[in-house]
Amino acid sequence: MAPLPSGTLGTLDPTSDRAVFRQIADQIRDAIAKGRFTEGAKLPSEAELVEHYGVSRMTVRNALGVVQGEGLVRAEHGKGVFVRPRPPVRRLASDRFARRHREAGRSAFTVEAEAAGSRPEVDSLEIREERPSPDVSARLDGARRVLARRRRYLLDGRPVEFATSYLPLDIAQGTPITEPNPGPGGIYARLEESGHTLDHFDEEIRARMPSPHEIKALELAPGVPVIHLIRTAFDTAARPVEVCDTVMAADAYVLAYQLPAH
Amino acid sequence: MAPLPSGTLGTLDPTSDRAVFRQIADQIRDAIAKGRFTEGAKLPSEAELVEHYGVSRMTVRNALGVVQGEGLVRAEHGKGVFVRPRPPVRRLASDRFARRHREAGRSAFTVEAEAAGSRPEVDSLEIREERPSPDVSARLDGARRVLARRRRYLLDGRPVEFATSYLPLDIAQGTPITEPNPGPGGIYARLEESGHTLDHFDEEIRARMPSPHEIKALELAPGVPVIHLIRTAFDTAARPVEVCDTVMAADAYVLAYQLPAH
DNA sequence: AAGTGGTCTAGACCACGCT
DNA sequence: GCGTGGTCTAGACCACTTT
Repeated sequence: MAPLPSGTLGTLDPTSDRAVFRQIADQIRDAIAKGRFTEGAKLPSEAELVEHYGVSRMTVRNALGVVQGEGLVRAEHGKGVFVRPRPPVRRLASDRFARRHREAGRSAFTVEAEAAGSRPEVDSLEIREERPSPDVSARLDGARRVLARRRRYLLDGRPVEFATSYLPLDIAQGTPITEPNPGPGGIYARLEESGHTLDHFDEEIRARMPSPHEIKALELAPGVPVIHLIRTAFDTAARPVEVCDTVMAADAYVLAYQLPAH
Repeated sequence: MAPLPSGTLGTLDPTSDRAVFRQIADQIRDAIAKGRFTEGAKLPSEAELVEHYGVSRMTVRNALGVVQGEGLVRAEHGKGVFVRPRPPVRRLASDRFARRHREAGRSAFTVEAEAAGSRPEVDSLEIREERPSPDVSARLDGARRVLARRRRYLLDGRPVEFATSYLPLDIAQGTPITEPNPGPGGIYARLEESGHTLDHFDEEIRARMPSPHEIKALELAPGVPVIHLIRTAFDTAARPVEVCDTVMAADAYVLAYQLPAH
């Protein structure tokens, strides 16, 4: 086996208190940060690292597990370990729900993604009546029956977000909101047509590691957190008319907000 | 060694395609979700799990590594593996920079934390002049010299956030902003006194896994992401007068915003 | 001293991807 | 077929915590 190109990775310090697998992880992290391995580049194989450092394979795998958990590299079975490319980022602007952005027949997601040069897709996963969870019910002034609209958003074939909208049944019933395609301007346009002129939205943002289900649905790599956003829409009568629960792949999003200073 | 209390953990399915360590991780996750292990409770020791499942210790450790990486449990050397308690959460409201909240002599962080029944502390880490990074410079209209104020915030002794404010040197120089304690109402009050009445703030939010340095500074447990917030303050002349770069322990924060619907 | 997790070794067999 | 990573075993020694 050929030795590694000199200089890409260093040697171990046997006098250090730091565990060997952490030293190796440090060196891999450092080499990526310094650009000695570029985006998409293949790291030395486990066997090469075993030879280079003179340690057992489990120690090398332990080190790779660390940098993989940090989201720096991705292992591909049978191929190798590769430096993770940074995916394209979707920016959510603070005026994204402004009325002027409701274009005829096309969702905000579609318009914005195409403007950014991406190929958007939306899966309508499910539309049905439900009893809301206590949290959703509380946000909807104690509603006991809601319409739930579940959907998933993809950019260039990659799932980036899934969302569930909950609407009080008395508001949604008998409107196009119960249809998979609610028509031009989306459900917010339909809410305003049925007399619920929108006043403002409250958004709550959390970040955490994904559940196994979320990892699967968003095809998340190890080391990628999710952003959990809960939005409540209020009409001009201060009634909450929709709760939207959204889980986003954190590496695909930047959220932008504007706050008044008054 | 006594057998485990029956029913807390199940048995392996040898016909399953799912790897043994993943099956074990699934059962531990499930047991926590179902409340069979409550917050702070000690999981069975590695040796007990080895006996219960009839697998090697490395397989058990692999499984524990999975749930540890998800932030569900924390290992304490010499003591055991424990279900992680949920830390108290700090809620950042959308009106947190309103002028009326600038209390005499006390920072917004201090006021709010005490109201929530926590014990707040602020470390002033460093105040100095710097050449800004290209990103900070761009946000400050190309400023070439800035004052950097670095500080760290703790709640009940736990570090939850560290932040660096950058201000154009021509604005900060000769004001109390260069002092560790800038006085009542903080640097925003001082900016307004020196003629830069604040108009609005832009905030950008990202979430990602922490760097080793961030893990250390925030004493983060495995499986806890960080929220990275970059705020730019604008005065009424539309000049950017401050950039604040903040890294928060994601398990300690909920961010709240209000968006207009107009 | 006994029990716990932390690290490491030296193997083994398997599944996947490429040539 | 061969090289890759994925899983698993059966040990070993160490450091930390409690008794």
